[in-house]
Amino acid sequence: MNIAQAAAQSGLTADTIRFYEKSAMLPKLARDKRGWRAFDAAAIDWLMTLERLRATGMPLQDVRRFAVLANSPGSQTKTAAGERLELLERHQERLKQRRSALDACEVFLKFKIDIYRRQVKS
Amino acid sequence: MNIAQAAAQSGLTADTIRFYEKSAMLPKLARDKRGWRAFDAAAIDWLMTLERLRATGMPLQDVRRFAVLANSPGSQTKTAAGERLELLERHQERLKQRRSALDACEVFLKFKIDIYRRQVKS
DNA sequence: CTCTTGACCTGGAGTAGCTCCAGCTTGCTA
DNA sequence: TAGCAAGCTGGAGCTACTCCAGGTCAAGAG
Repeated sequence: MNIAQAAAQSGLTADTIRFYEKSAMLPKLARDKRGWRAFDAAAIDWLMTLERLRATGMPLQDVRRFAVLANSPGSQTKTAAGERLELLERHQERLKQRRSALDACEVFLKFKIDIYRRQVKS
Repeated sequence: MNIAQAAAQSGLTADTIRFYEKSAMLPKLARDKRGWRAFDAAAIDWLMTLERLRATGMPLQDVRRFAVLANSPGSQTKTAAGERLELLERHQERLKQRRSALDACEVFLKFKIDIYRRQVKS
């Protein structure tokens, strides 16, 4: 699978994927005879994980740490699992805050949109 | 009210408020005898609006346009109200997408956290 | 009445996280 | 065997802040 397909599958752009590779957030990617990146199912899965974490605001630094923990020897030890757990729990907290920001904004928007609709119609 | 209090009230930082002023996103602020920015209730209210829009991902460009429409003569005309309505409706759509990104990530996190918890405990 | 303090000021450099682009390579098709 | 499409790299550019140095000034301490 080439980078365009990987992008389509993961929801990231090709540029972002290249940037993530440079930033040590992807496991070593295979290359085909042309020198193009070759993505297998596991790579796509990982990209989708990154997309979910980033789309919901996990800082790159944390994502990178998570990546290093997941793609290194010793990733199966309890300490590694413990640290990954911590990163994800911290992110869960972030989601909670984001959700309440969305809620607050939604109330605000409904209120304002109602006002403007009336102004436009009258 | 000084900038520190305005920051505390709005949830923005003093630096961000100064940056927003430079970027033409605030109505003209009064200054006290020392040359410090003086925030009245309306200014605080406006900052809170900006915070809500930005925290939920409205691009600065849109926020700026919204600000210009709100703080110019002619802000009460139907065309101005129509354009503001459009900006807010577009943002409402953005919220919807953000919410589903949060939902998807939450499912993912619950799943992964469960796995890691078991690994750490065993 | 001077001195110190602390909160603010400005202009500008630095950072995060992409995004775009120029110029190059390569397998495939005609 | 020439042309095209899709990818490659290194590097510049962009958005939205964030941090900092060096300066001003009202007010309280002494």
